[in-house]
Amino acid sequence: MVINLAHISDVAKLAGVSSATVSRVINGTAKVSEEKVRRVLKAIEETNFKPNEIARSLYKKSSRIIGFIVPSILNIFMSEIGYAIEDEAFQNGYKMILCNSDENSEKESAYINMLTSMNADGIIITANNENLEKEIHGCTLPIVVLDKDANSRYMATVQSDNYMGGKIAAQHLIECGCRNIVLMKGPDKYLSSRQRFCGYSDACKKHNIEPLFIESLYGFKDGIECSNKILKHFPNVDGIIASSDMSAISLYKVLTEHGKNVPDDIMIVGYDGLQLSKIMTPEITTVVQPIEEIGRLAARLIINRNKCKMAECKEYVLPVSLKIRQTTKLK
Amino acid sequence: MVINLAHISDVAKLAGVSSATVSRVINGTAKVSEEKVRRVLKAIEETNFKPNEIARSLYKKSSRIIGFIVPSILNIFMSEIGYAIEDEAFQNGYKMILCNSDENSEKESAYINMLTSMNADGIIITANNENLEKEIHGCTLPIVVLDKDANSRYMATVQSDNYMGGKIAAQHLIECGCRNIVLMKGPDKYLSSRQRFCGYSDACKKHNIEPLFIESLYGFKDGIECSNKILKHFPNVDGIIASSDMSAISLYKVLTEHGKNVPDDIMIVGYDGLQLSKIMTPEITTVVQPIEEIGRLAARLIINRNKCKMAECKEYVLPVSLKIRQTTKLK
DNA sequence: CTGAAAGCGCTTACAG
DNA sequence: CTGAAAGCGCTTACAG
Repeated sequence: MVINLAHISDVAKLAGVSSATVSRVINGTAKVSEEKVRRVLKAIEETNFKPNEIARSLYKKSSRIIGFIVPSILNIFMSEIGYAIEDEAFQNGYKMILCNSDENSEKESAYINMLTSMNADGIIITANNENLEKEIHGCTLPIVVLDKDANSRYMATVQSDNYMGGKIAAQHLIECGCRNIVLMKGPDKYLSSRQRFCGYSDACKKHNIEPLFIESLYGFKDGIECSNKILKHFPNVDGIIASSDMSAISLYKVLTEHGKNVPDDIMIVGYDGLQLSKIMTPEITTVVQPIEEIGRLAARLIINRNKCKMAECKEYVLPVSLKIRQTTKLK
Repeated sequence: MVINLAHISDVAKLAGVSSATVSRVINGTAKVSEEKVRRVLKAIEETNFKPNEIARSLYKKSSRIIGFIVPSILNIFMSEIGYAIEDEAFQNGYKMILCNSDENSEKESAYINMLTSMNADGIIITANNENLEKEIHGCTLPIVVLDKDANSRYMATVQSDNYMGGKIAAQHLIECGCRNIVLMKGPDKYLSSRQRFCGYSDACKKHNIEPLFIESLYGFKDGIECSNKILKHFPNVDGIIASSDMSAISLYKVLTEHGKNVPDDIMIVGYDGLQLSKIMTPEITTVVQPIEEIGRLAARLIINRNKCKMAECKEYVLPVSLKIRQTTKLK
């Protein structure tokens, strides 16, 4: 059992070279004679030397850390994104610090400062609050923002095609034969909500259907409230586009409690494409966001930030698709 | 917009004191005259100085990082634990690095090394693989293990009362009137599975009921397989204890597909008490683990590791409870 | 109470 | 190709 950790100087001594040479061998930053490489490698092996990442970070001003700031990791969509970030990070020798903001902008700021103090290499953030720009003010780290308008303070934004998502969801319900379609519309302050609404609205108009909606947040509880409102305000509803897969689950619960059959009486299209959506009974027809790609891309942007210099905020929009399952069917 | 980060020496210069004094003021590690405290505080404010955590870590050999190593963060049980760890960590000025092992012991080892290199303060780990002890060999960080037998290499183990969990689940089904109860039993190599089985078994014997079981892992897909096996091998089954809430969801899907009504034909008791369990339709009766407490306790053990010296591995067992909902009822 | 100095464990100009 | 030395930005014995 190894207790005393070896330092680079221990390796150097054992190999009969300087610490600089050991460092060069480890990092491949300069040519070292074959003979010395061999001796160094052997010494590393014998001493079980592991470079101290903190010391390296101090000099390099990079800790190979990516901060992922989310309102709540209990949101499954976020945890699937986090999964992708972690994997992409790990493959590149980076690690991810998971920062739960609880929708609290003080906590968000605290995390931004914390990550800055740690020489993190970048921040991936999804934030619902409007103060984000203020919080970011003065932050010197590259920031990749999910689901937001571009802003010169961000390095990039990543999102999926929300306009198309709203559109294909509506088209599908129309093709199934629905004529009274209601959208669970996210808050107007979110770019994604507005875009989905536009796509939904355009599809409806094309078929002379009046766009109907009730505003709702993305979580389960808000979904329950919104579902009740929909039934109250639109008694003839025959198709509903949920704001998320979670709210589709809320919707199903409320409809069932009201004795409605899904999909016979009312059809449901979820949104996100969580793994959960196909696990439910009935399995949820849903608009699939390329969750894994979103996470990987965001991580890659930070990891490769130096390779491609860019002055302005790049916007990335990834395609969505529709997965037809059991909550919709041809009438 | 602040671009150039201030260093402790900038603050010192501005306040007309030494860096040492600034450090003392920030950390409260020694008495400093009121007058100087005032000047330092003012200088910190003016320069917008934020201490570099990496430099501090290097000297202190602690980066206030807790590593949380899990098979998969897509497992909702794990993400709820992670949520609690993150919160407890944040409140104490620590951060959490989320490490997804993908059940891959090489990745696990890589993360253990990475955390060691980063002067992390401890590791919280849930691992299903039997190599854990080998991987940990030589790791000098305090390790808190979830759901495992105690071992002198660990600082502590934390788990909930699995024996009692199995017992109250069985008792409840018996009280509801079930007589052909099947346990979806986790793999024998897991301590938690064995304990739950004992509890289940004891409850059955007390009522002269034969303990029946099929082995299954905790995930959704394994749950589907296991559910099919149960129906095949035990056609008279009238009550099933799932290995997790996820597998209860699998179970419900399979039973529904076979035209069985829950709870009229077959009752289900889930396990874990995920938030998801009450969101499902029907809402799942389940054995509730104190998930938040498990996470917080594990984090606290690491954060306070110095305050209480201990030579041997402490075992913590937290109580479980039963939440009765819609998948069980009095016959 | 306070400062100069050493040290945390690496990396990299610099000089050879 | 290689080493001595400086430096990354803090903290803390040490001496006063």
